[in-house]
Amino acid sequence: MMEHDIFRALADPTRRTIFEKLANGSMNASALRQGMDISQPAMSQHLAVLREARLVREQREGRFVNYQVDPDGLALIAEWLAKYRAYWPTRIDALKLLLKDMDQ
Amino acid sequence: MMEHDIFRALADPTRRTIFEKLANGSMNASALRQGMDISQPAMSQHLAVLREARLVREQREGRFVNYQVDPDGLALIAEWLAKYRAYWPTRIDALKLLLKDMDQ
DNA sequence: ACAATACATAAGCACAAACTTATGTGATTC
DNA sequence: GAATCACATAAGTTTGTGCTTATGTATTGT
Repeated sequence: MMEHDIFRALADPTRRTIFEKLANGSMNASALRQGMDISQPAMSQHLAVLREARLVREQREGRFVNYQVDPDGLALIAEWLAKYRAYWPTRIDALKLLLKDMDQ
Repeated sequence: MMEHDIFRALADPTRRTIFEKLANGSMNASALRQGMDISQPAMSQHLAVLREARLVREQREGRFVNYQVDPDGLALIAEWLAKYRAYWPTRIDALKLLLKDMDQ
């Protein structure tokens, strides 16, 4: 399932780090490895998992492959979260953050 | 880490089902097992993981333990999601859902 | 055409996670 | 107070996940 792929992908701390890096700007696989102490195949495998979860998109550019955040994955998380909106109001601070960000 | 516990907890389909059940009304562990083909210890272990992730709260009631959704966990997901708001606008439908739910 | 670069894929191993059976604990009932 | 019920915990087994080394596949440069 789609939803399953997303949560499974984000369950790994290394993949969350990769995703966060890409959120700060698109990069190719080699650039992502900088300062991460991770092998080339491991990075490639992580990116494949993130791709399958639609959290990340690839774009061939010559012999490089540029990676960027795929909004589809995030939207699916937002949808999942929306299902439980009934339980949100009790924690106001985080919700204010969300509302503030969306009102613009 | 806190964030890690949450994503790890939600990575398991059985735990997501349990969480979803609890979102439709608090229940004790035995009631949760109904129609789930899961052993008593397995259920207990899943609930422990959800508890550690602050996705679920327990409340002793005699010899029963009533479980309910803990908003804290959801709030943490919302905070995580908010960090990537820059990538939301491209998928409008899901955002409209969120906004509609929150405007009331 | 050949070498080098950037990345993907395959196969195997090590560890973690989810299950099992067995047993423990606390509360209720008789 | 003994039995029962609801649940937690322990220990062991199996399955899954992430790594490694090795190799494959495009693309570029000479």
